[in-house]
Amino acid sequence: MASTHAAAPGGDRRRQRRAATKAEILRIAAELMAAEGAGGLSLSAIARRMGIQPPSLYKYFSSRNAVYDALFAEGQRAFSAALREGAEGAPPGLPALEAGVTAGLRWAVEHPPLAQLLFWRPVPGFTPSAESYAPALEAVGRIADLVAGAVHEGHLHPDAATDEGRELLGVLLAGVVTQQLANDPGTAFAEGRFSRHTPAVLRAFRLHYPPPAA
Amino acid sequence: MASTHAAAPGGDRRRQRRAATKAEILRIAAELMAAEGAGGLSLSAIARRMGIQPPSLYKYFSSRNAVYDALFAEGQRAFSAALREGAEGAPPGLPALEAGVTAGLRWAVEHPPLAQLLFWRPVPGFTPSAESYAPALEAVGRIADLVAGAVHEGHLHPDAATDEGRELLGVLLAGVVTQQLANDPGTAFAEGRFSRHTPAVLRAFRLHYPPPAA
DNA sequence: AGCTTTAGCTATGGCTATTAGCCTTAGCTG
DNA sequence: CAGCTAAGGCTAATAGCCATAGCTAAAGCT
Repeated sequence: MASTHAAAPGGDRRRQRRAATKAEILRIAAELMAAEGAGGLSLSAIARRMGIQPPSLYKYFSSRNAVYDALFAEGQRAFSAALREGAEGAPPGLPALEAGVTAGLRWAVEHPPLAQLLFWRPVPGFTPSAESYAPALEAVGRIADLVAGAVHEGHLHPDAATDEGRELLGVLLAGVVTQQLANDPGTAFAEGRFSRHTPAVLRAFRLHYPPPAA
Repeated sequence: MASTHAAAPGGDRRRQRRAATKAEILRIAAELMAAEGAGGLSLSAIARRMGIQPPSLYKYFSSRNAVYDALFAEGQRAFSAALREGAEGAPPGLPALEAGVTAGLRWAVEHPPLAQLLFWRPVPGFTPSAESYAPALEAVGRIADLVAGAVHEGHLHPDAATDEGRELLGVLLAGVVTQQLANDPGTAFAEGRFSRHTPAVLRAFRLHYPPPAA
């Protein structure tokens, strides 16, 4: 038994419990957003679900926007992870780019409330904090790296690795997510009226930046 | 003088005044949305601006969502008109398609709050009514016609006029609007970090559906 | 065992949308 | 032109929201 508390310097039990509660709040928040839309999050509703009074939530998050901020950060991390994991399983170059991007899109379609938070500006008073935005830059950098990799492998024209190329790819990704979430929500990635065209979208990008004549 | 009321059967003056007030409400609503984001519309704020009490607004709109609905309808009509007017000035076929689409995108970027209402789902409890949605279908049909025209002129592969082609084009348009409004708002269409790539986006679509070898 | 911190509570304030009901007057109609 | 109708404003009130202040009990660290 003594072994169970071996690695804890100060305030371990409390810290753990606190982290668990925060996680529960975010989990419920995401559920409510799924039902009401990203902008429809209500602290009162979260509290009701948890069986506590609304002001008690302020022990964990300093405001409603702080909850949004935490969700934004979580979403960015998950999106970035999806990109990475998708790309890892594929050969370097274009396959890695396409696998990563596809995995990212799949994640977005499967997590509508978080994706709305990342891709849209659905909450009036809320803009992500600098810390929460950091993973967003990481995701952007990751995509840039994948594009650069495809160019390096000779799979895409070098222009793909310019601002134009990266921004164009961003437009394509945002387009798939936006159309799918706004006009055909609740459908799985593979069947989604828009997300199912992900391969066609990638093909368009490829055709726009064909590899230099070998 | 008699001529001024000639063509009015019943309640003309009142009807006119009422219409003007409704229009003023919508105009102010759009202004407020521009400042706060589409989801941040407040009837109280509208009333304050007009110098009346909030409940008085209910004489003109039955609810906050009814205001959104009217704005949605107005936006769809304006977007559809932009498409039409853009296409009219260009030769039929691909030029008309690209001119129409470009004009539509320009309109969207220049009218952020209405565009958000059309392309995203930024308001929790609101879904457009059937009547307000009708012009949306008209806009979709208009784009479909333009695509069909370009195919008919031999400027695009017939596959462009399939569901995939139309949906792909929708993805591209939504992508430009989404990225521009979410990540570089307030910049003009020509300079927008994403909207300036509209020609590249259209080129990608063209390359994806090259005309049959003549 | 004692003390500190945590995590809950209630009460309160100020905002919101919405409903009900009143009242004045603009302006239509006989 | 006189009278009536209804349009368009108002106040009051309900129910919900976020947020702050301050209290209390117990959890758990030392």
